[in-house]
Amino acid sequence: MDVSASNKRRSRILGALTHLYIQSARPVSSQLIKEEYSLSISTATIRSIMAELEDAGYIVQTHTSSGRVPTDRGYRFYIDSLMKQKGLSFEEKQSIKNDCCTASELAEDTINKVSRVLSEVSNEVGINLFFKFKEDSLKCVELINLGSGKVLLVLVTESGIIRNYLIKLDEPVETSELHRISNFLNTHLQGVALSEIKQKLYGCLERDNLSLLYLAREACGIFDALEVDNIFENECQICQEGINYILKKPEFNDIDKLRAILGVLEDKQTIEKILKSNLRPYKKVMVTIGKENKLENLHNCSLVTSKYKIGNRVVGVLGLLGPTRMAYSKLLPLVEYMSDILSEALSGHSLDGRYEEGYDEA
Amino acid sequence: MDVSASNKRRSRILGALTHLYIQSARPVSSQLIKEEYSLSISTATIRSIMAELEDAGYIVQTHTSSGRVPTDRGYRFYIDSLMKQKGLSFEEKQSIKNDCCTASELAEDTINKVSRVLSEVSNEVGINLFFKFKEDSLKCVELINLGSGKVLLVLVTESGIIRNYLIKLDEPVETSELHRISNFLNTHLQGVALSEIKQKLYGCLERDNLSLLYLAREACGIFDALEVDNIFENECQICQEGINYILKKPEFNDIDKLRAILGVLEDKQTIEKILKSNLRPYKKVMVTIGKENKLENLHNCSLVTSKYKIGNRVVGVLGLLGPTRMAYSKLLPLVEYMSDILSEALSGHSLDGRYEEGYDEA
DNA sequence: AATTAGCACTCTAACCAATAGAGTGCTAAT
DNA sequence: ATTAGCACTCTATTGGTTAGAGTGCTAATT
Repeated sequence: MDVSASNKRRSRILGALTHLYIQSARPVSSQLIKEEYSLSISTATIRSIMAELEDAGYIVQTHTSSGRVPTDRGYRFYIDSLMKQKGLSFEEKQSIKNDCCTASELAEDTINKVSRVLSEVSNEVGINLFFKFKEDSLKCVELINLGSGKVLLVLVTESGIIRNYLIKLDEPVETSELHRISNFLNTHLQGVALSEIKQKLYGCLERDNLSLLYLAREACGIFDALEVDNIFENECQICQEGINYILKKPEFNDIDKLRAILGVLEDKQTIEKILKSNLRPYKKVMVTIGKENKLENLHNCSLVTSKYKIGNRVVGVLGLLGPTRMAYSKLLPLVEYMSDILSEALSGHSLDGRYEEGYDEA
Repeated sequence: MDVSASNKRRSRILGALTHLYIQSARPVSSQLIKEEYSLSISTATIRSIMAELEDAGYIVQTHTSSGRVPTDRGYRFYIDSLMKQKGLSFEEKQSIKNDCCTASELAEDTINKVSRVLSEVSNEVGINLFFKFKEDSLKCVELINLGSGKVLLVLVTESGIIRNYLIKLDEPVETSELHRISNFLNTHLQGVALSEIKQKLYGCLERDNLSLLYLAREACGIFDALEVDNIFENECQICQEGINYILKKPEFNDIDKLRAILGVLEDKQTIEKILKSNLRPYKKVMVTIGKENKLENLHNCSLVTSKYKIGNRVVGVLGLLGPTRMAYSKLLPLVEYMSDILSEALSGHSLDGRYEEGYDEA
């Protein structure tokens, strides 16, 4: 829609209509637009504009003589060109931040907490995909002897993600032996990217002096057993909160539509896929409307996502999933803010303290 | 219902009716009972027996001239006195066990996996409450120096539950210092019940020789900061799997009933409460039918639970939540079997190896 | 005394018709 | 270009009708 003089009024009508429909969930009539927006033009004029908008594919009628409802295309134009984002007030931000910061210090818990708060504040379903180890590097490793050949490998990354692995050996080991291996691993692997640990380790095996050779072998064996590359490439955490909000939306009174969306939400793999596809593009905040979603089950839904980071590495996406009739003007800024909160919090968790300043209020 | 000669036939009719209703989800007519069970009595006789059963409160009509449906009381009698449990075949058991054992070695993951398998096999919603630290005792403790005054406390229990806590100190500490504290803690606390750690620690503080006093102080500080008793009393893990199965049940075509149950499932606290109340009673497997549930939102639902153990300590309950019309005869043995699997698996995880024998197929 | 055949009765579910009301599109006048 | 006015369309609700499923009751049968 180009923005000529006469199109300005069309835009105004489309904006009003979209806004009213988002509020009321019912087809919008020319009458209602006139009343709510105190327009000085008549309903007949509004109707003829609506007819134009319909021809252009921005709105449709649910039946021949009904009011109009925005199409996906209508929402798209509304979001990209018409809508004014309604940012959060200082108080709201403060309150959200407080709610989020009651979480423990562990990254995993923070992720969960932020997802829940996002869902509660928005009254939509909150979803979140976090790549725990994406491009992270090793901070330190510790081997703890549990007896009977069982060893606990504790692994801490630079970003403060902690992971435990239980290793079963064929024979019991000496604690002192484990300490030596720990030391060896820490000396050689500190700061190494997780994806390169194995390579580096094999490097040591060739290069280093003989007295440590057996240690390196042990270590390689341990990391081999963990299939380290694979885990670090793929391990992610998925949250999904607020199904109850969906139940209250009038669009999901239709049980088939309800089944469609709940079917998606029940399947973590699908959620992972969807969010993953929003991880790559250069844009931080993304909106996918109705049929823009590849998944047919989401053709009645919209997705608003925003990426978050640790330091300057994108490590996840969070967002909201709901009916296409979504309060975009509020929710876009909200989702973005929540991703910022999470970036802050996670970077704050960073154990090297780089991003520590300014989080005293926690 | 006493089991006199004439009541035997009443029982048979009630059993048949219940079974048929569970299968078909539709009110059962005298005709259907006669056909399906090839009874030699006439439909008129069956009807008069049904009238008696209705007087006694075991079945009801949905309307004046409809077939009958079991009441909660009817189900109760069916389960307690009529139904024959249909145990799993050897192949089914084997297949389930295989599915469950693909989980990692960590207890938390096993809990999740078993819940998911239970839900998939039953086509009902699986729920699970696991008290991680119930009456557990300490296996070992390790303090890992992360620099900048940050210390990672890794805590391993006798049952193999592993927990990480991040501690922030005001000032950096020496690694050697942490090792001394670790050693001190391990020496004094190994095998001590988690709930008694604090007490024991304060004991040491008074009794021990002066040279270690400052260590004990440090340790107390650390455990104080963790509010150890509280965490260990209450920390539990809740799973909930299979909402999609509920969507397919005809009883939940009624959107209000659907909302009622989904509302419950969305709220982890409520699930915790419900399952917790099934943790105490002496019975292992429990069935709660319809209005027997305290929660009004579950008045159309039944809950089948079974407790599981680590060694001989009850540590959790798992079960199924679905419509009162549930395939009890299959699901009771299934739920019990899954709790046994979980007990086995968790006891297998037990790091002292007491229950290790016989799990080679994992 | 228990069982059963037969039949009247009741309720549901599906279908149709009628109506009020909301909202439109079109046309002719401004 | 705008608008008043009006005919038209579609929905949603109501009431009526009918077929069918299933019962309860009664009188006959074993």
